[in-house]
Amino acid sequence: MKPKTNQQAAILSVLDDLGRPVTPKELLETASISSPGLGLATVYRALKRLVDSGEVRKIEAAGLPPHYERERSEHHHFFICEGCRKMFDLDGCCGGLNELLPRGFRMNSHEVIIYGACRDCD
Amino acid sequence: MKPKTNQQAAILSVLDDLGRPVTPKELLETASISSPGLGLATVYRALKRLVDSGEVRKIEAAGLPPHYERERSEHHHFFICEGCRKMFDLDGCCGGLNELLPRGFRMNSHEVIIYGACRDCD
DNA sequence: TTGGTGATGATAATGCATTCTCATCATGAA
DNA sequence: TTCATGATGAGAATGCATTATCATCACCAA
Repeated sequence: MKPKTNQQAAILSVLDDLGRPVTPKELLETASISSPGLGLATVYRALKRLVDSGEVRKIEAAGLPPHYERERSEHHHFFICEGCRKMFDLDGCCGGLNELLPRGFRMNSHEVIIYGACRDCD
Repeated sequence: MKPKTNQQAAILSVLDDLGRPVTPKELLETASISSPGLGLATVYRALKRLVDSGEVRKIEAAGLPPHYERERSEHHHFFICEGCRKMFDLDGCCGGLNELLPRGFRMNSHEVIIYGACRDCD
């Protein structure tokens, strides 16, 4: 879905440029550089549009406010730096999840989050 | 830490009996059976005590309100039923997490959540 | 019994992410 | 240019989990 306004374009562009999940507030601050006066409500409205159309994904992790990132085709997981509280993408997946399921339980999807220190904070 | 009142004992007992992570509301409803008139504030106060003393753990997962369960010695993860929205413990862990880490990143801990249907909902 | 101390229950208050309201602004059709 | 439609920005309103407030209650020591 094409962005309809400069604001929407700025928001989408920041999501692409940062290349990691970001908070609406972070999105507002960064997109405000190229779109001065941008409002938080507009960020949320744009995110809603993008999530509804499948272009953006909302990620919720314990202890952090919700983050949003461009939807990716490749299955992946997340890393949360306990220093700077930033969230990063991790490529690939872990194995052996099916063995964890009790009898009679069916798996639809799964989420893996690794906590630690990123390169800059280590 | 020993429970100081009947209410605290009832709350702890429900955490033991249900044997899975529960919400404060669920805790209130169930503990109210053996402790009529129990208030939500008391549930939160008891949970705070128990979390601070390391006897209870708070679990936050995407799309669900926070859950609480007795702390266990064994490393384990969680299953969330998309039918009844209940949370279950999964014994064991998955492998290959270290391979997911980018260079320069250090892992402190991790969390795995499997979504699907439980025995009753499948 | 009588206090005193801490726990309880009801409810108000808080903090937060998110959505709503509404006046204003931008854009494209007539 | 004029109008209609939809998008925006500021801030109020909402929903929710959680915490604070405060009057009352339970229990133990003097």
